[in-house]
Amino acid sequence: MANIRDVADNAGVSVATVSRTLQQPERVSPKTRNKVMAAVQAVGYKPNLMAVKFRSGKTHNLVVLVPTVANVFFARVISGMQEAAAELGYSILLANTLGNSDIESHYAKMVSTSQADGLIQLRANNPLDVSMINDHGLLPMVNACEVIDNGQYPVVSLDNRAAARAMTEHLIGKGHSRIAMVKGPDSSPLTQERLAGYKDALANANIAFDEKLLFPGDFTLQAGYNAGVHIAALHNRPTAVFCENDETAIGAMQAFKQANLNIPKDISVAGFDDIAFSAFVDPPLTTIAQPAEEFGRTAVTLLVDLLNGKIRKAPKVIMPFELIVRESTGEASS
Amino acid sequence: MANIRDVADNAGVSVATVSRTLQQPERVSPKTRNKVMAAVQAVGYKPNLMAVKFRSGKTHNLVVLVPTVANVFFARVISGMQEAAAELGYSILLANTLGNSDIESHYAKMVSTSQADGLIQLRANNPLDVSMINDHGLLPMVNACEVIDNGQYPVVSLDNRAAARAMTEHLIGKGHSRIAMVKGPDSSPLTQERLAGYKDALANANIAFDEKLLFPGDFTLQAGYNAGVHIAALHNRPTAVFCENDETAIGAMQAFKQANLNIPKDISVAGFDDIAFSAFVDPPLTTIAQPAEEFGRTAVTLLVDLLNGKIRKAPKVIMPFELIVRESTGEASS
DNA sequence: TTATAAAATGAAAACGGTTACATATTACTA
DNA sequence: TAGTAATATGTAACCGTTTTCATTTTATAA
Repeated sequence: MANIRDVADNAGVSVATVSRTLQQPERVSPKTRNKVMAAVQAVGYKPNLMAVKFRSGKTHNLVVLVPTVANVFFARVISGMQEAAAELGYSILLANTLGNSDIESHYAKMVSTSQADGLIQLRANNPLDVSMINDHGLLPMVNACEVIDNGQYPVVSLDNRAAARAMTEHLIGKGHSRIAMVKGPDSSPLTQERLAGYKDALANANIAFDEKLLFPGDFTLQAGYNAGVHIAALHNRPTAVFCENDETAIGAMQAFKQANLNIPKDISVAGFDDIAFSAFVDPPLTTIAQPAEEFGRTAVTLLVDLLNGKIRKAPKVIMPFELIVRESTGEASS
Repeated sequence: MANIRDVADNAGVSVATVSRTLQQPERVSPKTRNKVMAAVQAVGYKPNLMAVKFRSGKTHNLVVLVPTVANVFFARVISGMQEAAAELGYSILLANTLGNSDIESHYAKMVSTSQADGLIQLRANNPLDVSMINDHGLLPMVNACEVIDNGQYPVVSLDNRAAARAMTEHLIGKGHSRIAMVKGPDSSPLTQERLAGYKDALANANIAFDEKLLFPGDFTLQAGYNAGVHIAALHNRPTAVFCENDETAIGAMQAFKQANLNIPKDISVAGFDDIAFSAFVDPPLTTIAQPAEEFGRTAVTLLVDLLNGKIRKAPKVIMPFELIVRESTGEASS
């Protein structure tokens, strides 16, 4: 593989000139520039980017920690990230952590071992131990979506509380008062916020909160199905179910159908995320849409600003949401 | 950030000894080993892996090109890859290409620019131009899933033809003779193979192939829905539809329901891939299961073998499939 | 035309490791 | 105990760039 010295020899200039031609063309005379470019072609030169990144100390790599890329919402966020990163000259190193802390720390360490400049995590828990802390006492990191907001790191998130409140109010507006909620994992701050929004709406409408209408979940189809089976069998069955994400809602719908409940006549079902499948289930799912791609774009932009020292205090960006009313929610039956 | 020289000073040894302690501990006396390890702790040393990889010429990174990580099947493949890579001491750099050839070549170039050792592509088209060809005239690459099999590169794939044939025979066995097929993009070899398998089964059962029963698609929910709308309105409606993937099948099911067709009484629907949603749609979808994680594991293993020169001729690994019969397919009505 | 400033280029020192080779130490054998 | 082999360590070159600093060339002004 040809290296920069081969180019220099071929062009009859010094390696420094070659480097400059490639990095800051304006600092080199047009004549030599042409010579060098021709030499690059002639010898088939590809800079060894490992050497470049090593020498310059800037990798222009960003590690993104995702619990699971299979989650359609995350996939959209990642698309947005990749777009923004490309524009800014960065590469995204995507880590599908599967919640495995070994994988997490393996990829997170890429920052402390100079393989990447910064880190974005699309999850709540901080996977980084103290030994990875950088010079400033903080890692160049941005939290997106699920957030532990200790004010240390920039975050980009949704107002989950307001969104959950909006959905709950939509259901209350349809005459529902016994509204079940299928939660996400209790450890997720996201779940806490959505639960709070749900309670806000109930309180505002003078509906007593009933602990028994809360069902555990973990954002999977199966968890939704399990909750649905429980709910369908309930003595005093709720007339609506608000699931903390669409997968859960779709799982629950399946259980209701198997119990011969009509949606939304017998029971209304609402989700959260507006994944592609939601418009194609029967009936189409009422849900909350998040600007997923914009999430990603914003997270990358924030991180790059952070790396360039353009950010003083850790900012918090709140993205807007949208209530998408489809046919899975209707007037309360009883 | 402390470097290897700081460690050497702190331990009172040479940098070579530090390097050896870290790379080949057995080549260093236990006494110095302890000294060095203590010094590493003391100064908080993290090797600059960019320097290591640059110097050693081995990055231990593998680039994986995926059309879209949002595809649930791909997501499973990726999980398998990550597992195998971790075991073998490699990192996966995941590139969500979205079919964008700029993104593709951006990440593919990581190999020719010494940022990664090898490449796995989960798609058909070869995104690499000649300028990226390496010393041996070939790139260290493995093709997985969708494959242009020109014998140059190792491939790991499914016997799509046999699988499609098996599914079609399942439908024929239920008494269907007018079986529609919703295809993937014609450019995909995968589509060609599945179509061939479908034809094989028809021919074997002496059913005439009818071009009019072929519908275009692109593996999306929307495409399936569109095809479904067409099929439902057909004068001489087929009694079964075989979709080339599950998303398409689920989209088609939605269209059939809106046309008040009962599945499977009025029309049977079959998919391909066995994504998680397939078990949770109404009715649960008959489909072909692929060992997705195993795909990924195998692809990584092959690539690492290739990198280590353990492979002479490009091998072709065919993974087994499984026909999953659920409730979306039944006896032919008419 | 000459003095001076500006622009272009080159020489060589980093960057942080690995590793071939030389040297010093230890262990073994006779 | 001397001689030799094996083991442990150090010295310094090297990987392919970037970048500082010195030097040369070109442009500008007087």
